[in-house]
Amino acid sequence: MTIATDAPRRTRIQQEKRELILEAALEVFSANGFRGSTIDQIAEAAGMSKPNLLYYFRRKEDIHETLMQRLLDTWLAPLRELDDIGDPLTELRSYIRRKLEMARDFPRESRLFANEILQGAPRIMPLLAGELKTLVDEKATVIKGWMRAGKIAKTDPWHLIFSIWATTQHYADFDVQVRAVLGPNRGGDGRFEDAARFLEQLFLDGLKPKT
Amino acid sequence: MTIATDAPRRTRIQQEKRELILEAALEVFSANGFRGSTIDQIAEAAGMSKPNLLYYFRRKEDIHETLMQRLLDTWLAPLRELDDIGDPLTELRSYIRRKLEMARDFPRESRLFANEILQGAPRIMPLLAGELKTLVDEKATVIKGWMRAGKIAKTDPWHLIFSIWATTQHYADFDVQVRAVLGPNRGGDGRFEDAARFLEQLFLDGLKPKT
DNA sequence: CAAATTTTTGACCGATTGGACAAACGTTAG
DNA sequence: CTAACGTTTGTCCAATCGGTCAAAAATTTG
Repeated sequence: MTIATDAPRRTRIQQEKRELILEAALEVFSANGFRGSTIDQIAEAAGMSKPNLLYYFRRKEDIHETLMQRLLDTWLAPLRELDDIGDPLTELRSYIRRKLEMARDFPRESRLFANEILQGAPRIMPLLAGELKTLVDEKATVIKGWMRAGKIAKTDPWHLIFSIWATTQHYADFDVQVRAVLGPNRGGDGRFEDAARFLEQLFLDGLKPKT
Repeated sequence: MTIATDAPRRTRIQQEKRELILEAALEVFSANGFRGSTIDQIAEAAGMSKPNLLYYFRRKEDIHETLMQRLLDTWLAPLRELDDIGDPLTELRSYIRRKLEMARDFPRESRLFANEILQGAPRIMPLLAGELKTLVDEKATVIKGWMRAGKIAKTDPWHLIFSIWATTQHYADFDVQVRAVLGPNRGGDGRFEDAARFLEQLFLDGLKPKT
């Protein structure tokens, strides 16, 4: 009897195999997009036959859906941690740093997400307009409080969050371009530290010269 | 006899039909990616039959290639215009504004490019490491001069350019997310003006409060 | 051991896809 | 008119794809 339900998982073997498949699917989906990936590719990456994979996930879309659901939690964790306690500028600085670390450590997840949004977010639109919007609105209120208190410059909190997302995820999503432009010397492992230094300065002080 | 060569185009009809196909292909490719798009979709969007389309472009990849070649020129035009004459801060401000206008007016081109980079830039890697790197290096030198002259704050010119790309293209590539988060009220046509205001402030002054 | 259950796979199917081809259609020049 | 040339399309094909199925293999249970 087939299983592959969502809520209750059975044996330990099934847990492990499903995990193996999701890991392989993340690799394949993030590199080729949903439509550009085949079940055969994922099965091969997971070291099993296609029918065997389909024993654990009945449809290709189920794999993608499971992946996206898990992803969103991980992905928004840094923003959730943005808290009202502590110094606002420090708070924002650590948020930027944590987001950049995620781009460095989880580039596949970032690309999977980028792929989905680029295609118009057909599968997660409700989550964007629901859960995501709620969270961002909430944090925007926090940031607005900081502005009113004179702790940071007055500006648009939503676009501030967008700009943090954009600048940090850029180093995962456009990684090949970044490395190609920086060249073999500066495009090595140090590029994330350089980016961290630059972004900190940008977000704190901008470009105007210190008189 | 078929035509569809690259260099010499023949009749005026062929010019027009090829243009029609490229326009349709831009629409389809930017929405679905290369592998996610079918020749039939493009043919239908161009109002012709599939064999007729294949009379003008022999292979699906030829359409994509032609599109990418044209794209890069348009895409890099704003950076090319970044010039040493005039006030540095003004120069950078207009560059940011022009890039944001391109995200607003040519979102399909932006997404086509993003799609290509996300997939590892299999078709334009040489251009990135060649033409693009050369141009960026050249402009980085210009910016470095401004920094040495004390006209703008000292920072990393390459990552500065990356951050401008990232923040502006975000409004084209992640448009659905931006609109979903901003909601029906603030996600309307005004979002680009809001973004322009925010980005100008960010890049010039950063987030530190004016004492 | 043997029966029941879970896991794995080879073979297969219908749908979609990129592309080929020849025949039909339209247009122009003599 | 007609021959030549450019354009369009219906039909077809081989490859690939997502997914099914029944039977084999492995594992668990008694």
